[in-house]
Amino acid sequence: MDVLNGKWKIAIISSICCYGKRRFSDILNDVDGISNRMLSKELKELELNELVKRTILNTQPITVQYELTEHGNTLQTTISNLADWGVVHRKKIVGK
Amino acid sequence: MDVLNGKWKIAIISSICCYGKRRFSDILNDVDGISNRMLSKELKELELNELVKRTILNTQPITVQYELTEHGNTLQTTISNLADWGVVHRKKIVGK
DNA sequence: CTGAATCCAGATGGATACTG
DNA sequence: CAGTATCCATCTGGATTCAG
Repeated sequence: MDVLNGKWKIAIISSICCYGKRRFSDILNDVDGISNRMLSKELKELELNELVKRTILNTQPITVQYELTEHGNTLQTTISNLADWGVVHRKKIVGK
Repeated sequence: MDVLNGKWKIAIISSICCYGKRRFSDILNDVDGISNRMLSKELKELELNELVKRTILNTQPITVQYELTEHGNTLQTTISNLADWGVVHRKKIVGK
């Protein structure tokens, strides 16, 4: 069950969870290199997996807010572990 | 730094770490659906990242043994967390 | 602003056959 | 047994454009 496949899922989640609530274009800025096509697609998948909640705000122009669900928060620990490991790993492999 | 990309990395690591040492064809059996082509390729990547150690045994016919490196073992905790989370997740999403 | 649609190149991965 | 090579279908994801 790899819910975190796709090139950007982890970065997206990190961006959202770091700020609590985040608008579409904010995430687009946070995550370097992502296209709106991908952001849209992956957000939709995260929504399907109930990791992310989507709220439409009736502003003008319209904005959409994303935040982690409770369930999404349970991932945070695991993801940060993975991220930490990645940092150590990089040091070990690259810096030798 | 997604070292765990590819469709099978996690399953392969699980197989190896579960048994300690594992031969090529054993892993081929453990991991359901994988082809020798993929197994070979992903093992090579894991080896490059120093997660897995490869030892050629001078038996007849020749066999090759794979085991996790120390560094590979540091992943075990994180992976099993991820796996646990996956199980819970599946229950939550599928079984509602 | 949000996000869906189209187009398209390159990566991924399965089946199979072959070598040492 | 372990691994490589080839062929080929499918998937991924970037660029761009369009719509509400």
